[in-house]
Amino acid sequence: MSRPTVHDIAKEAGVSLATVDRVLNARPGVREKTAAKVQAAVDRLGYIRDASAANLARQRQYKFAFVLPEGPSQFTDTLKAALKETYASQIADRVSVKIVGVPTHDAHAIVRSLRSLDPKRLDGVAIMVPETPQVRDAIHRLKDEGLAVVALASDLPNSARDHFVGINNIAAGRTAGLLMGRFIGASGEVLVVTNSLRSRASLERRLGFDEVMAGDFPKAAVLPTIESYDDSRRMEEIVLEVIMRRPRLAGVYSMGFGNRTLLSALRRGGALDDLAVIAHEVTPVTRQALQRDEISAVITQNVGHLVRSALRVLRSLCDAMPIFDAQERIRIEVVLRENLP
Amino acid sequence: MSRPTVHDIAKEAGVSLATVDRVLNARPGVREKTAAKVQAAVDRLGYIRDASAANLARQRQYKFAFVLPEGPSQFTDTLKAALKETYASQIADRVSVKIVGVPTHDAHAIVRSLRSLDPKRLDGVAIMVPETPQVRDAIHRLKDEGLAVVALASDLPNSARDHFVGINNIAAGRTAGLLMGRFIGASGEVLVVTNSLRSRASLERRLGFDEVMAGDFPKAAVLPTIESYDDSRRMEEIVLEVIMRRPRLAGVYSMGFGNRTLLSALRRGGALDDLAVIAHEVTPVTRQALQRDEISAVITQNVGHLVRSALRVLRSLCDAMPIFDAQERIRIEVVLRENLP
DNA sequence: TTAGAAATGAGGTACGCATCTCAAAAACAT
DNA sequence: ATGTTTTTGAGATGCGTACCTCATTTCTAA
Repeated sequence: MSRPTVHDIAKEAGVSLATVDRVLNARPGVREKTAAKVQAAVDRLGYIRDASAANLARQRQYKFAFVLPEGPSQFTDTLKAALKETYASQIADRVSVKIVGVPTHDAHAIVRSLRSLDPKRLDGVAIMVPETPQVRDAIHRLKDEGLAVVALASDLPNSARDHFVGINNIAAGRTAGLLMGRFIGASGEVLVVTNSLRSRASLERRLGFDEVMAGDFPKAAVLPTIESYDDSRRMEEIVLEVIMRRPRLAGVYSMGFGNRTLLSALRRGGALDDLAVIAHEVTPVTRQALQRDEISAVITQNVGHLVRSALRVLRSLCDAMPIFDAQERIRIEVVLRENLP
Repeated sequence: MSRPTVHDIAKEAGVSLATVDRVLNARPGVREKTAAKVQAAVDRLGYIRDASAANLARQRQYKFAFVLPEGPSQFTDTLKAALKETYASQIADRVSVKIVGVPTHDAHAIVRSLRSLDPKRLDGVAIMVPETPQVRDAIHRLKDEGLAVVALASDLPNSARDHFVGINNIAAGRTAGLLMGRFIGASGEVLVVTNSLRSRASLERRLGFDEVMAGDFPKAAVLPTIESYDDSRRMEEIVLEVIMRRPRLAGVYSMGFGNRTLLSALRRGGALDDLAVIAHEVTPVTRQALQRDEISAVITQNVGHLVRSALRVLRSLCDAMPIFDAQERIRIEVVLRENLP
């Protein structure tokens, strides 16, 4: 026999279809004893609800919004691309996604965008913004209105968000640290650069990086973090100065964006051949640098997984279904010249 | 307006539902001009087939068999586990999978198993066995009977298989080589061990490994491959001897299975602290060794992806649908202590 | 011009489930 | 026993698509 249907369950349990339906969909008005009979029949026949048929009949439309930083970030670009790609696939079945762009550095505009979301026209939101008290408030309001809220890529741990979808940045930093230590032969100086340590991701990566460098490679010295604040001139100057002044410099760890500037500064400093450079995220820039042996390794997360996981989690939250953490754990990927995807 | 349906397409194109259906499902008996009208309407309205409804109506049951080596291999175990897990998920919607175990080293039994598959009760097969002329013949027969055939994990390039699902083992070997060179500081001797170089995977990995070691790290010396032939005593003896005789030994690359034996030999030889060990596949043994810093890195492929990709490809083949190579490319993952999944 | 072939239309049924209504039965309280 | 409430049954309808039949129209070739 092929897969049992609700009809088979009804027959097996000796009740009507309506009762089976009431039990399966947790509708009221069924005695406990009857519900148990139905449940027993379900177990006995190994009934599994046909998701296709259920979705079809239910006519459910999940309406989600993705709040993403706008502006020329390659990470966000690939994320949007992944979102659009997923949109056409099975996983995005019966979901509609609206992308809301917010200016990266304008805290007020971010909050305004979050406020402008209409909870009545939405079932859930995925948010990728820096955490501020105002953002926390806005998220609280969204939750109060009954929306599902997940933090994407960058966690908002002190907010009311239901879930975080992204990598553990401390572990990502630790991975970078381990690779760095091994690549530089456990000694020498390591420069760490980022846009800004105010971002949680950078802070956590630095933390994990330092843990491993201090614990496993005590002979190596990690220099204080250079923050570029999106100012490429500034970045270039400082990097060149470090190259000049630090003959023992053995590695560079780039925790955030701005790899193009970093690389051009290193190139100009003529230091690329001897340095172990580790960066984050596979983008056109880092990809090319890997191929040219200018970057030794890139730590990355699979953006496609990120998006699909966010959608799955949002749906589960909307349906009050359990979330399979094992499936939703985003891997920290290590990409070298030879395993570029 | 919500998602357009076939009815909307019919109205928009000014044709009947039957014609729309004929076009959408590539049934014969439609003039090119009419088909173009329908296609235009599809494009204009952005029609996307409702997968739920289609699956429901189609009532298609894909019957697949997975031919896998049996016996105590941790790789096969995790693969089977992934298969069962996937089986309960959406991707395995409307597919039934039979697992056929074959003895790893008995070429005759393998062919017998392949012959025993009933093509009438099957739509496709995923095969993970070593390539022999008899296997090629058996696959040819399966193809003649109209089955979809994919090679799983280990390719059968000279057979009639439709597709290969797995990693590029040359690239995997190259990745291992790059890591090894960086870890050992570009000089020293490197031992390479495997079960048997008769397996295509081992050969290809060795090839890639040597390419990179020779090209990027000319000062390092790669020793000839040790084949254990599943004989752990033999493996242990040889490894111990190498450790004794080769004071410049800096790294060990394990291309296949038998990591447990290798590790215990290395442990006994007291050489683990100074060696860079690179192995393949995340298993309980390699996982523990990573955590203990006995293995520096593991090259692996995500078995879950492998299984899901195989299922998707088999389905596409059955429906004569195109295969999205980009999606089906299995990544070569690098796993260190800090990014263990 | 006409027979024959090809293309198209109209409509039905089925898939498995969700959801609703209304009637009937059972359980309960008085 | 009666009336009231709760539980259950029977049935209908629809979701969007696949697939089938048969009648009708349009095209093609002689």
